Amino acid sequence: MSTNLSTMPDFIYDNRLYYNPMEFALHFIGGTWKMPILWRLNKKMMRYSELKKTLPHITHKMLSSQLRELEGYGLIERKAYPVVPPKVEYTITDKGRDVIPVIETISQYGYTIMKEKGISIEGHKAEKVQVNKNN
Amino acid sequence: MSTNLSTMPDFIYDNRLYYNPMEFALHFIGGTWKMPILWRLNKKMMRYSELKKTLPHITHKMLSSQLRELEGYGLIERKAYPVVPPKVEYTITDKGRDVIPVIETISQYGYTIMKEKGISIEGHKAEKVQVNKNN
DNA sequence: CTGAATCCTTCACGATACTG
DNA sequence: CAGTATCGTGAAGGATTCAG
Repeated sequence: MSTNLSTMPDFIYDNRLYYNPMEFALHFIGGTWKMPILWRLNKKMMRYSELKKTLPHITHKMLSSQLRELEGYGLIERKAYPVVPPKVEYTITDKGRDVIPVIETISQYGYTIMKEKGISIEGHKAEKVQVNKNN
Repeated sequence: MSTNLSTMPDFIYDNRLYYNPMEFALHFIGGTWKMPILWRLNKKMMRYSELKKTLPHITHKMLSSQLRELEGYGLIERKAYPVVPPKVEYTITDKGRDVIPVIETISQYGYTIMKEKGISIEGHKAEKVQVNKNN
């Protein structure tokens, strides 16, 4: 990449000022929930309730709003079946798949510093691990 | 990596609950300023005022507090010279260099979606570019 | 030149209740 | 089952002032 971040001009998109591409990227995929959602949809199409189940801590409101935003950005697709009770399926799009490398890189770094700080995730037993700060 | 994000247990570090490695990583390098600062210090050691100059929009308070946090995480080092007026130099550490791949990946994705949305950065002339939403 | 402290605004996110 | 609306809270970040 030849563009130099140090001399990067600001730019305005949709009435909001950005200082650099990183900030711009994180506007679309940042926050607590967007990447975890994309990660799951990258594995398979999922229904609303299914997503809710695999994101134990997300609230109803957040899941709903985050899905709506991701759909607006063209990162996921929503297919609603006109049945009762309602059935809605979410899938990742090609544009959505572009963020998978970002997720993988950040996750990997996350694992790195977790190891540094002595946080271990033993297999898949979903225990809550308590770790103290000292590093 | 064999660990499955879908079944990842929560963990607590320094009295704060995290749901996954991504969230953990972004606790240390997230926010508006930490990655831009690390990116600059990766190129060369810089003084406080120098950093301030190349980060046109950061406020005095933010630069100060972000430097202190990064130092606390061991991502940068602070060398103060007992002269008057004060002279302080900041350098990136080996731990700090670990986040460079993250910065590069996110930046690259940022450039990708900027292009998608028709935002062009022509060379290094620091003009403010105005772009409307329609994509 | 470098840095700390105070006050204030904005916004992400959670809790809860209501709907077809 | 899927979704919206309202209200409240905390944290991030900006403006400003004081200081060695």
